[in-house]
Amino acid sequence: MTQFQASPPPETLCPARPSVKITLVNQGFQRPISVYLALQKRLAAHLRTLLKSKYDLDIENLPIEIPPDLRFGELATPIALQLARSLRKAPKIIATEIVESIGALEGFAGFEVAGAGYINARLDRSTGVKSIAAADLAQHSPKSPLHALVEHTSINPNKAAHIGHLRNAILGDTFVRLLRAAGSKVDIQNYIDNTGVQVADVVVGFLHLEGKSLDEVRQIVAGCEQRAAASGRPADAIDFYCWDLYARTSQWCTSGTGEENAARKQVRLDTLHAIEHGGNETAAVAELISTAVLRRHLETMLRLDIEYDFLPRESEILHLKFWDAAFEQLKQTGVLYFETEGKNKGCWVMTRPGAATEPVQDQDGPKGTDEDAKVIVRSNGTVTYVGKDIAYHLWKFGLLGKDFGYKPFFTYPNHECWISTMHGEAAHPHFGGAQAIYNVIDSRQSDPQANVIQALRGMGHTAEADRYTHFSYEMVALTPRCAIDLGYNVPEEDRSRAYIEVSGRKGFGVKADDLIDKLIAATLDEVNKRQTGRDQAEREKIARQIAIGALRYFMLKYTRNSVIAFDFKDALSFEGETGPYIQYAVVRARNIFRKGDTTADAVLAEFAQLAPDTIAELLARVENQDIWALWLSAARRSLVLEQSLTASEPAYLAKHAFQLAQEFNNFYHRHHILNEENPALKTLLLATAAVALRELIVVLGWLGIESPEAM
RNA sequence: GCGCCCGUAGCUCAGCUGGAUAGAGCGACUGACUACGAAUCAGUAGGCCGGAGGUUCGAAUCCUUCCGGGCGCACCA
Repeated sequence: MTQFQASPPPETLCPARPSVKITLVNQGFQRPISVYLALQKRLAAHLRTLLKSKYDLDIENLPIEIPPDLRFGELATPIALQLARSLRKAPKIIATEIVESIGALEGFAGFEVAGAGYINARLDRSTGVKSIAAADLAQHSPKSPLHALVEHTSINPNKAAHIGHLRNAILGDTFVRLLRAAGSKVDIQNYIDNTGVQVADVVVGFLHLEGKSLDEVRQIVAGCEQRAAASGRPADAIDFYCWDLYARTSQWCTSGTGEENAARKQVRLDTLHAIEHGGNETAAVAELISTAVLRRHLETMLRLDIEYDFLPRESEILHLKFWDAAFEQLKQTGVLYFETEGKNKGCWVMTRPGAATEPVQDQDGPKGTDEDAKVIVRSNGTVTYVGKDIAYHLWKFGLLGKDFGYKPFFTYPNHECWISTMHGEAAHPHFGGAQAIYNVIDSRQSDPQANVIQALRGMGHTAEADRYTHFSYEMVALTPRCAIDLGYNVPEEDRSRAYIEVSGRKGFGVKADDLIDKLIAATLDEVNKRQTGRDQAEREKIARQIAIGALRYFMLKYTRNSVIAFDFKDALSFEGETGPYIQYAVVRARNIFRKGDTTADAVLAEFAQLAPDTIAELLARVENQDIWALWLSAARRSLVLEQSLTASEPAYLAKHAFQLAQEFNNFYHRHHILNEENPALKTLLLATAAVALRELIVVLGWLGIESPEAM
């Protein structure tokens, strides 16, 4: 543009941000107080009345965005561009007309036309900064319109948890924290399929491959418990033992000569049926193993600060005959019908979601049969997985008319986790009957999930179907390099692929506890180098906080639809876009107050006494634009929370935390806060650090990441 | 064959109801520790946003189509 641009314009000092849109959609979440949201709403309302009186226009969704750069102001609208056609005027002329008659608006310093016809709004910086400093954004009213139920983790209780399960649990646990931050009451469930083929496989392993009796299995479990307790090594525990046994059994079941293979498959099937039926030695082994492994899963997740309220089990869904109650309802509402023709003859079936939009009212005959229908009850009278899932989800919404028995299972520091049982304790909390449910299940299960939703809708439960969210995410895979490093035999044709799917069946994957141990060891190394003045217990605590922060952030920074190609190099990194980077920003901010012998609260109290004119003058200076930008970022917390919730995307908040940390680190380098000689400026700098610190701690907390005192 | 997801810098990913000059991290190359700790910061290089059409004042974003990759589509659980 200009050829004589000797020095960069002052505007380039402010960090450029992508243009961000503000949505007004509220999907049943409580809207938190936010400086940004309040100003946006005020501006939108003001412009709407202006457009009505000036042009007689009713604009429902008036677009207001956060411009990509501070030199365009703090809020902007492209409304003039949109109106150009209907008003048959150039956008710039419309924008000018609007700005000329816009008048004064509380909180705003002025408006101007820019670019092709944008209307940019500038905030009154001193009042903006004061309200951000004062806003205790965590203080929403605690009552919530929606009682939510989040189901996550749901690992088959037959082997150790792996990194894929970690993504599930961390996503689910973080989403719970976000819902609670927005004021919702949330129950956390972890569904336990203790009667499926996976458990059956391990039971086959114990009984047939290893030839153990129930008593011997009991001894193995007890031995594992003792060894693991003594050594503190997860590798000694029962879930690791089962990991290998499961892989061996899977191999056994799918190998052998034709005759042998058939016999082995039959053994597996018989075992499965014995477990489902219950009341026999095989079922007792299954119960023993699945319960011991489940306990290990809860311990593993507790290392990541992940807890549960209730563990509904498949065995109770079977034995309490949830399906019978659901079957009646499904027949009465016509969702299920008995097929008399075609390949599904003799089955109870339902139409699939994608299929014919209207039930085809064909003439009876071969053409009227829906060959693509989903079988719910087999011709032999047994129910399929989807059928049981429909029953379970009717219970979740309180529509089944039956309930579990409940007994305590696992004690957390602050509460009890309950498990389903046939005949439970008389006094117990009530689960189920939620208004909104979120199922954290990987995207491979979207078809069965859609079937359940379809069934609910067909039964007339449309409100429930609308509040049923399949919180889907892509899998965690291994890079070929990582797989080779772990010692797996990777076929030549797979080595050029971007990633290879993990498989519990093949025993191919990275175990959760192993990864956590590696992370803690690596962080402890770093802490030992830096924290020479602290005792061992303190160092270990810090190392654990950093390791968990690294792991949780690693799993949260990817959006749900992206496949994570796992590599130890990335997961063990503590630099750049990582949890420790954000935690380090917190530690630096804390150190300022420690060295300055003051506190964030004291600083903010002092800041409140500063004259508005003084603040306005300081924030207008060219060299202080980054400070104002940091305040604006800090003010975006509840805005981002809302976007995160409506999109069911925790990654938005993870990115926000990182950006905030990045801006703070930049600010930290540019301004020598404690040495600042101008007292007013020093107060402003300290207040900036205080607000950044407050925001970082809160957002990290929402992500389930602790803020260490030192690192 | 049908359905869903993905394709943006050397690599890994953001870019959220279409909007101003497409952004990070890693890796590479230059610099900055006598300041509140360098797990940090500043800078340089690196992009026909898979291809082609279309809608629009305006497209990485919406539509169509093709190409490439992944995952699902059982009376299994």
